[in-house]
Amino acid sequence: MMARAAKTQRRTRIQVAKEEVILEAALDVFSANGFRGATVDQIAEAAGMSKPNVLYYFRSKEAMFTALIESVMDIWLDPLRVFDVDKDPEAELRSYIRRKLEMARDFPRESRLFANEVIQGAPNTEAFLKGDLKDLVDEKAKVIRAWQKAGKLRKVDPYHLIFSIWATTQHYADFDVQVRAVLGEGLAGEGRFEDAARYLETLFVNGLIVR
Amino acid sequence: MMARAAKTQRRTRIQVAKEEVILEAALDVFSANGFRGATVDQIAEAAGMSKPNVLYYFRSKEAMFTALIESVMDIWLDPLRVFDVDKDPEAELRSYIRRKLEMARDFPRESRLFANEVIQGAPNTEAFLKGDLKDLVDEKAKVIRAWQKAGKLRKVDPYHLIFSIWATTQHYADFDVQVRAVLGEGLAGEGRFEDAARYLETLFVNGLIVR
DNA sequence: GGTGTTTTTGACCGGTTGGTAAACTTTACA
DNA sequence: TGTAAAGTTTACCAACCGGTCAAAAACACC
Repeated sequence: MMARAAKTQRRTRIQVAKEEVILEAALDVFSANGFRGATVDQIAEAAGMSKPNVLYYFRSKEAMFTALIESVMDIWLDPLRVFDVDKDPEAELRSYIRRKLEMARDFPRESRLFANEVIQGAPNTEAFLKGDLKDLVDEKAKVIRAWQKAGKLRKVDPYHLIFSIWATTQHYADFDVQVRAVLGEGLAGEGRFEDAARYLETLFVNGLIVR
Repeated sequence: MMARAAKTQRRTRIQVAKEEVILEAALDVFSANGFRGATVDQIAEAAGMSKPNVLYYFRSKEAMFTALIESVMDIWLDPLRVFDVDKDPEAELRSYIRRKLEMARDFPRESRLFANEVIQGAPNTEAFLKGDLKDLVDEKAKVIRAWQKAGKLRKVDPYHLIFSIWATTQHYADFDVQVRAVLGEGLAGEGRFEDAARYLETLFVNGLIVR
């Protein structure tokens, strides 16, 4: 008996597969309704199984949410990690913006899950924000300062610089409904990400790079 | 008997006062937990009265939410209305950024209420987004195009320009917890709004204004 | 102070929700 | 093929939630 998630090792193929199906369904439901708004029944239906079956693989609704948030936090940090002082700031800026926009396009549910969590006070994420995230941002702020010392970048606050890239790129995932509504049926096609990339690169390169 | 909200006119002083107290409490609770996450009991407790008493002034939980969203949408449009083609684009840009940042600082709950709503697909706000909001943005996009024709502004997509100002400024209300966590205890004091204003003005003016 | 109206509340209701118990079915493997 | 473990389901529960009701309390006006 008992193979659940509790047993840290040795997961059968069925476990691995079903857990993935459940998390996929849970991502759908949580990102669209928030933690409180999501029900285990909805997740079960989206996963194509019964509620007790879902709860056989995850102890509780919260366990699903925690598992999702943890995997999202990892993805979230990824693009920032590659920021490199040895490279050219203009190229780095452009590629960071592109990567973040691609993530907004390809993983909007993950972005919204995280946004929901942070807006509601980050009850499950505080440690991550003050820990890993802050550490990485502190580190990258030093990279930015090095570029500024070298005269390659305008002397602006590195933290707010990073915030502004997060904000502008994630906007296209989190506020997608608003973006579509304002652009209208015609312009809201997939081209909007290409337009956004072009605009944001212009804004940030002209706004920050010293030539 | 029966003086409720249904009776469109003639509201007593008590009604006006209590409705305000309730909406104030509801704003607290909704903005922190989303519609689904908020309970009427929580709102009642925050308002210092019993649940049936709250429901005496507002027919339903949804009625409170609708009332709030409507008043927020009005506030939301305000700063954009003043965008004026006759004025200097640099000054207009700076003052729009400042106003939006002041709103993020002074009305963060309103911003989060709206963000919650839009992230979750804007179930109660679609008409507003596709109607009043789109119309106003279309109009202001023309102003931006006029500045561009006059050679005062770099030729970038006006819609994405507006999105980027919304995103960067509202970020300080919606993602406040994250901003504070990353800036750390020392730097996260009220000065962060002043720093943000300085940074964003630099970014947008250098990024967009043709000199 | 009496009386009709407005406001407030405790008790309650039907529906939903997260989670459990226990029995049944399928799978892994000797 | 037998059997023990893993997986699945039906039935169920206690807590919670939005909302109602009727009666009590507070109030306005004479």
